[in-house]
Amino acid sequence: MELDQAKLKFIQSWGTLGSSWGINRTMAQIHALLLVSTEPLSTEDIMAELQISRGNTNMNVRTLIDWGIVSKEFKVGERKEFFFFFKDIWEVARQITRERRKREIEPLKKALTELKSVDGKDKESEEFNKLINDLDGFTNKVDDIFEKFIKSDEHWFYKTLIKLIK
Amino acid sequence: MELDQAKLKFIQSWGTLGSSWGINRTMAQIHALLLVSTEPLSTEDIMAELQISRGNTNMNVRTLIDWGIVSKEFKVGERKEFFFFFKDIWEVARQITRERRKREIEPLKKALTELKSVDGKDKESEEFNKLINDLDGFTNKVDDIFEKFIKSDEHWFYKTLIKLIK
DNA sequence: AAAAACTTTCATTAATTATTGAAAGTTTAG
DNA sequence: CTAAACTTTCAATAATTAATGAAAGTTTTT
Repeated sequence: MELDQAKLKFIQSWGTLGSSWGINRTMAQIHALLLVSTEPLSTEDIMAELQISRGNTNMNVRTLIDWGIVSKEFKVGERKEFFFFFKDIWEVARQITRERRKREIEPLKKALTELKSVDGKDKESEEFNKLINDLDGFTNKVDDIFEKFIKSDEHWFYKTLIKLIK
Repeated sequence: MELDQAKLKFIQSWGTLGSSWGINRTMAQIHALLLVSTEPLSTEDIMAELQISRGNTNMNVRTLIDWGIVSKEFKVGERKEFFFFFKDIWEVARQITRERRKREIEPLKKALTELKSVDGKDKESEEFNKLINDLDGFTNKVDDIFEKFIKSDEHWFYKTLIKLIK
């Protein structure tokens, strides 16, 4: 396959996948574009490559920066900002995990905490309490894994994985 | 907090969370309703409780059944189907993982495989190949974990978690 | 201080996704 | 066989979410 063709296809696929990951298509495409670009890109570059508006580009790039997986850079003699993506895939995975944890796990923990200890000694209340407790325990375990991963360095995680998988 | 109030709040929260998990709100609410209900519910019950249409109820219940986390049951003397949720939270987590893997990981693996080995010996092609390779390796590792988890019994996973966390 | 070179915002519009409900399809009972 | 009791489908509509682009806001240069 040709390089340019492959790049396009990658951007395309990543965008589609983004949707099923609950990330909007454009954001995922910008992300992919930066991933496959050797050089940092300007807003204009991104607009041109992906055929999207300035506002859209700006918003999504900002979000990627907020997520901590894209950075800006200034070139000497130019006023524009240029954007690039960290190429260390493990670092990126950690950042994404951090974001997903924030969006997915934290609100759940919060909700469960509020729902703990329904008073009432009848059977039904107890069943409900058990359910909430189970969920809470489970959630905390998953959360612990995520936290470990976020705080890990690649080395640690890699070793643990090996242990896990074999 | 009162039991009924707590149940409502739980359904509410679960629904909201569903969205950020890429699961539609109604589906998550039905799911939550079945979770907190002691008795199996009929389509009519669900419609009444959540104030949603028959078609909507039917579609989402079917999806939950397809996901393997809700089952139907028949009551003697009644023609209606009744639905209930497995209360074993680990089993449910496994099922959900299985679904998310199908939706999130498999298409990614497929896309990466197609993109492997761009020919061309120049620097840029090589960089691209490295990127795809890194992503592929990472994806496979994550996928392995998921698979292990799906195939695991609670006991195995619990032990591994303990190992991981401490 | 004003113009130039950018970046950001936001009301409007477009695209996508979810919901409804009536009609069609199925299954069971008499 | 056919009426009754349900379940499923699907075209129409509503609700939600994303994208546009012109206008407003910033920062830098002269």
